[in-house]
Amino acid sequence: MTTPFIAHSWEECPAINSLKLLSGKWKANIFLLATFGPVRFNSLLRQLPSANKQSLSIALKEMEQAALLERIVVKQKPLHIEYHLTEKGRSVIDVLQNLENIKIQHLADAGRIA
Amino acid sequence: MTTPFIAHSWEECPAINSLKLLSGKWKANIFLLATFGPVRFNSLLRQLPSANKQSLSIALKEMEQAALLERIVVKQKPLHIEYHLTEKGRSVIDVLQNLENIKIQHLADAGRIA
DNA sequence: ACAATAAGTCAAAAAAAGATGACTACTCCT
DNA sequence: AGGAGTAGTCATCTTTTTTTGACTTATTGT
Repeated sequence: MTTPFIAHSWEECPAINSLKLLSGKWKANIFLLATFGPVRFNSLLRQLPSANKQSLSIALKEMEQAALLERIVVKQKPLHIEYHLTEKGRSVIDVLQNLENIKIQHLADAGRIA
Repeated sequence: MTTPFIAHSWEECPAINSLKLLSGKWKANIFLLATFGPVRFNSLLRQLPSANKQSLSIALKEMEQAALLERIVVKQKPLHIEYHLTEKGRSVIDVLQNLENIKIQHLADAGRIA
């Protein structure tokens, strides 16, 4: 028997909790940019023109607490802070990619039928 | 080269769109209950005591439009409507299960370190 | 000393999502 | 004809999320 997706006959399945890893308007974008290398606060702000400090700050903090990103203080010339993807973060991105693939796959299927 | 998770150097990655398949407070629960067989509107309301008609109605409609559920009118004695999981719906549930597994896996890792 | 950049915080306003309760339409049973 | 069950819709209110803009702290460059 496979791992149960949730405990049955009962409200509030574990998946709801897992989804918090991806919740909010900016996490997917932060993941995206982080796949190209460590990201920084002000740099994110510039790369996501319609995002705001507050929301990014909260998203980064949540992702750090969920161990998806690691916050690293780089003691160097200008002294800055980098957020690095963790292994767990990479796994979550894979999940995101799978979701994306399902969408694409089933678009193709629909096309074949029509 | 692997399928790019998003188009780079640019805001609003495709993943954000895919996440809409899972967005909202009740979809994960609907998925859950649907794995045990077709679900019905009033039955869901009873099984999810803190959910409300409006939200369930919207969630079901979105899931139907995304082809995750199929709405079937059962012409029989009491005449009712069933929502059946589609293949695509099952794939999305697998993704949810993967996310859940990542969480569990990394909880275990953290435990091993501590 | 002054201006600039990095990395934020905070309170308040606006927008989006969710909840409530009343109401509709159809069928079945008596 | 009246009552109950199924499957909803609709307008409104409340709660949660996001945005805005002003302010903070520390370091570097001139």
